[in-house]
Amino acid sequence: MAEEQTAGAAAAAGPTGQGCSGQHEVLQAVPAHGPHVLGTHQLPVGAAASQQPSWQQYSSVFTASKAGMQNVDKEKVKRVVFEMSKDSAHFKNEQRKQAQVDARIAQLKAKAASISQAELAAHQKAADAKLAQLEAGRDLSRTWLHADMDAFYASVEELDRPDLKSKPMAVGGMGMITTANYEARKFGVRSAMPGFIARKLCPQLAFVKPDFRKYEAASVATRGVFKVYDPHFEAGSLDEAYLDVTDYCAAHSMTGEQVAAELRAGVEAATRLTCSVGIAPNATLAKVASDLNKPNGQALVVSSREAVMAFVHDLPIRKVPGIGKVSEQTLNALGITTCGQLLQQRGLIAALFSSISARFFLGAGLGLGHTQHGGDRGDEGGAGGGSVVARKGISCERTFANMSSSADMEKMADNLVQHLAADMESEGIESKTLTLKLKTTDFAVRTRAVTLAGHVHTAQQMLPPILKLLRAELPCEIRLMGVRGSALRRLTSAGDALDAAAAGGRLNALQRMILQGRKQQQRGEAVEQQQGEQQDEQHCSMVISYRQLAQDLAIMRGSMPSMKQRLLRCHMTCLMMKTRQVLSAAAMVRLAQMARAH
Amino acid sequence: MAEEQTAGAAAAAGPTGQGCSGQHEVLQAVPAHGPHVLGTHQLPVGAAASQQPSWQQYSSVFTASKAGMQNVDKEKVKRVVFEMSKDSAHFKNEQRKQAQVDARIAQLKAKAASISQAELAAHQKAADAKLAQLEAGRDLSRTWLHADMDAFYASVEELDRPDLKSKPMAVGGMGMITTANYEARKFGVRSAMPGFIARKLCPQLAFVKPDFRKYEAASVATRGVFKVYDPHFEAGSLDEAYLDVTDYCAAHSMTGEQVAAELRAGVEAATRLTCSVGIAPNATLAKVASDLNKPNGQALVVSSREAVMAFVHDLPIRKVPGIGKVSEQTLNALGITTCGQLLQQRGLIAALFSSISARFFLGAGLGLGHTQHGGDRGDEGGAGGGSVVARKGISCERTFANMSSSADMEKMADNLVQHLAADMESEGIESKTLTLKLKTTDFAVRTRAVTLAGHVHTAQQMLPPILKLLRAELPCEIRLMGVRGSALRRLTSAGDALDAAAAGGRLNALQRMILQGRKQQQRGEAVEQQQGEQQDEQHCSMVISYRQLAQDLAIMRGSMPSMKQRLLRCHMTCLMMKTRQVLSAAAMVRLAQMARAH
DNA sequence: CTCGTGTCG
DNA sequence: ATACCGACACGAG
DNA sequence: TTGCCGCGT
DNA sequence: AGTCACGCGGCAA
Ligand SMILES: Nc1ncnc2c1ncn2[C@H]1C[C@H](O)[C@@H](COP(=O)(O)OP(=O)(O)OP(=O)(O)O)O1
Ligand SMILES: Nc1ncnc2c1ncn2[C@H]1C[C@H](O)[C@@H](COP(=O)(O)OP(=O)(O)OP(=O)(O)O)O1
Ligand SMILES: [Mg+2]
Ligand SMILES: [Mg+2]
Ligand SMILES: [Mg+2]
Ligand SMILES: [Mg+2]
Repeated sequence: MAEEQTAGAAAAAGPTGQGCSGQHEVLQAVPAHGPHVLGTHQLPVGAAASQQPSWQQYSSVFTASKAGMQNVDKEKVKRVVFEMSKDSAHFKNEQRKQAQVDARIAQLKAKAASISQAELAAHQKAADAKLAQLEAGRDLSRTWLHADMDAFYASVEELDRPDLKSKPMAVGGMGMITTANYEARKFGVRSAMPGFIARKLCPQLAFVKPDFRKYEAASVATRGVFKVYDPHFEAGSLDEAYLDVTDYCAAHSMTGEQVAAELRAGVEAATRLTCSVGIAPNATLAKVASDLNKPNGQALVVSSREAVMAFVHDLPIRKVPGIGKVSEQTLNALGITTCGQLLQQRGLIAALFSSISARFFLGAGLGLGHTQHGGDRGDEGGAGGGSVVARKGISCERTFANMSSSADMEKMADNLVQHLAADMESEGIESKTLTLKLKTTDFAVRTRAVTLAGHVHTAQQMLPPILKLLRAELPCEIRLMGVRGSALRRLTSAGDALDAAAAGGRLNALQRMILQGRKQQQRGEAVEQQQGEQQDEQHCSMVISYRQLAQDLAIMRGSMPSMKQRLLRCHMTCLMMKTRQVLSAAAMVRLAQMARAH
Repeated sequence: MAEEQTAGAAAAAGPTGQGCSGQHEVLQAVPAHGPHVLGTHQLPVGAAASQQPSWQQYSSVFTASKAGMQNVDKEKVKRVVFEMSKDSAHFKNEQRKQAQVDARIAQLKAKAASISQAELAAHQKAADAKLAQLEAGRDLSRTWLHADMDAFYASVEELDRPDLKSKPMAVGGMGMITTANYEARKFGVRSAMPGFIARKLCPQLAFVKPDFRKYEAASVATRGVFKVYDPHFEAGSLDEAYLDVTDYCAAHSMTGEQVAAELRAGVEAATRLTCSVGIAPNATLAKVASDLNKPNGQALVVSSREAVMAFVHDLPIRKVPGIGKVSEQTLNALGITTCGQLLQQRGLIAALFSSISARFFLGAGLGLGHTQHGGDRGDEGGAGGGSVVARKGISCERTFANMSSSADMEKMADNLVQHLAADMESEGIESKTLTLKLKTTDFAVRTRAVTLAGHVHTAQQMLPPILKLLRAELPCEIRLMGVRGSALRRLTSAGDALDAAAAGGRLNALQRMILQGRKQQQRGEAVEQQQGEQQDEQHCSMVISYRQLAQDLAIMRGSMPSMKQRLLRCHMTCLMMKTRQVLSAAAMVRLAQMARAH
């Protein structure tokens, strides 16, 4: 279908024939990543560094290039965000965090500057050895797809509000928006941006309140399609999934691109929603590729070593899943902006970072990623397809109007604990360590934990220790409280038949979903009633989206990060979470309806 | 003579009537301090920070404004220094050190950013209390002078080479110059600058090899004059002294300015050299003031609280003795460039620095300084006038051609130890801990110390432990080696009568000088002979200038400095050193000659 | 105490 | 090509 | 363990 | 006026 490109990646027009698909080619997408931060010159040392802050030096989360935002005036976005932010407590907190990052980076640079030539050469040698080892493990035999819905929540809303399709629209409220359609993105409006700032960027922006049941239903519908191409597909979140289509390709004598096109058509037929797909020899590259020709496009990374290396060479490191704002800054400070430079600077990387971190970065430089489904841990086949891994923790937290009264706070703790207890019962788990989380009005986060003598799961058991933790922090003024259970194990006390089954560990994924849905009906008020008017600002779909996904990669910390097991589990733990997508019974019914509708 | 200025400081033309005196007025001198580093904008965080280094971002030691360099094109100096430096091992080491400083500064800024309003207010309150306490101790009753010879070594050399007076000239060699005359300073040539860079800045620069005996003689001659105005004057180095002229003023019904003018005339008459003088209510301000109207000028800081505060308000912190390159950068990073801002930001300072450091900075902000001679420790009147404080350490070190042969290194250690032993015998001291110092060819400095069972002072005793330390470091390639004794005590074994007296602690300062001079004749070859051609690059006057001065102020370190006893001993320990100026018998004779000559 | 570092001239 | 020497203090380990 | 942080959606 | 909720991993203390 699409001819191969020199960079080893090719774009294909959407099967629906929409003009907006396939307009981006891989190498074009690359320079779209923040070249504006380059080419500036460094402040002469010794100069005053703390004049009045201005928007030029403000580092916004919102300026990294994302799909649909290549043509945005990033300077303007930065300026507007800065103007709206600069006097807020939130901004002050951002500055505090940035100062810490700066300190760590300076530390790292000091370490880098003190490396002798001989040491660097030695580390380079070690890096070369590691590279050879990684290279030996490269597997180009499989074909992966990563499918990701376009502006997912927003597109679902447009199904009910076709009038909004051509207008800038965001899903969320004035406090926070979850996503925005591509019209809105032209203005710089995007996920995780506060609504009031989005409105400043785009005064005509339409706001739609989120309705997670719809998204759940649509998500289930998509999976019905995914399942056709890979019965063991792994969902990364409500709106995305990884598929190993090697077998499907073989069985149907199709290329990955052809399968991708067919899959996209199938998804659109099933949901009237478009998605974008990346085709690559491993899951990580497929994920990167799926973003390149959004919306409603697809991109191929040709399955040869040369093509992969070419693809990765100029790829901005920020595109690599697991390299976020801080890691990007850190590597930039070392002169590294592309994955190719990760290889070039392999000596420096080996010298500065822990062995496992270096392994991850070098892997990114080589364009490696997971090529097999499932993890190294026990999995359990389920009705939705996929594997289940034991969860490590469960939590519930809420943001609310500033609160300082201890009575209010204890009541809030009670509500949260009750919510948590219900979730734990639904999950059939009990916890040995409880953590209280507080966010003070200046956005500083505190956590206080206690490990109990035994495992607990009822509100009655959990509230007293949580209150004890809370009282130790008083007095204080907070804007968020959370409770969390960890050190989990299966709940042994029985409830009904399903509960008993859960206790025995005999649940399959479908049974779990049903159980979840049932529990979900029974509660959902205690916590929310105290939130009052702010409810619309919190965009988790009650139970489901609280646990959308696990991360595939951990990262960075303290003096210097060590991303232990990061490469190892890359896009492996990420996929475990799909069976944690807790679907209500109602959602399943709606899924059936949608499937029938097409 | 000079009318008072609004800033509380006044300048007086030199008594010799030279046109170049008094041309600088206090408030003019202030902005001369590196405004070029201000007004630049900070690098956006997240931007690449390690492109190819360029001269713009190079931080030179040589760009801070010093006397006679107000009109220098600092950008050009920076560029030239950078071009001459950038490929050198020395430069690499400077970068390493700067990276460490950057790291510490970033750390500090992170700490600053995490201070809450309440905390800041609390610290401000504490700072106010400390300020009140400091203010209560302010003493404006005394009149201090600080006299500092103009381009001292260079001016002395011009006595013998009058043809050089109008030409740019430096004292030193291609490796390092000790000072330069004011003609040379117009080109940016200055103390501690490598000669080859100075020549680049000023190709016609004349180089004169240093002759420390001349400077010693001239120094002694100046002291003969100083003694008249304050028999207890305290010398800060060969070329400067502090005088409390309160009594002289009273006895002769003269103002400080009148005394200063008379002193300057006296010094010129005695030496045919000019000096500059600061007049102020304390020693520190006098020192700052003496620099303001160099050369051959004087400056007054009026003895009133208002005048002092006005003087200090816009004074660049770098002018404060004890605040060097690193402290300046550190404070600049907090937005502090002037002493006035030290007061403005008192809350921040109290929050970030140790109590004693904050005390020092606040003291600087108030324009405080020592108002009394002598220290809190035992002093012993001496013939030269002044007090003696027990020394803490004694050392000998040499730079030489890169060396990696262990045989050469052991021979060098032997020579150094012999030199040290001779010095220790001269001083009548023995040491319990020995330190070996190595500077590798990449300019990294290592010290290795050992504390012995008992005190030692002979070369035979000291060499084995030093060799042991040395061998533990092999193999390595070095450019400098040094040996040092500390944990000192009086030598109890007897030599001749003087030695016996020394052992008994009955030496006065004059006796010490004689003893030193005698010892000095006996050695001085072992170490030097191994230096060969590089001898002219080392600019300590053999024995004497090895110990020119003690520091008055300690400062800054690690996470954040605590200048313990800094304010307390400010310009107190600094003055102890005058009796450590070891004068040879020959030098004393020459002094008498010079004194007679005028 | 040991070591590295800042400061002064 | 070529980047000093000596003394002292501080603070982390 | 505890506490804090980075990361993804 | 006004800046989410969740799970997971790394690391230092
Ligand atoms: N920070 C967030 N908080 C809450 N929900 C989020 C957040 N980011 C994303 N979501 C939700 C809304 C999104 O529609 C959905 C899928 O995310 P994602 O695939 O990253 O973007 P998107 O599907 O909206 O746009 P696109 O994939 O076209 O760039 O997850
Ligand atoms: N870094 C150094 N290394 C060795 N000797 C030095 C160094 N700095 C200064 N000296 C010597 C040479 C100087 O003539 C003498 C006095 O120093 P100083 O008073 O600071 O400068 P200066 O007397 O040469 O010029 P001026 O005082 O006019 O600015 O000490
Ligand atoms: Mg999406
Ligand atoms: Mg997605
Ligand atoms: Mg001088
Ligand atoms: Mg001087």
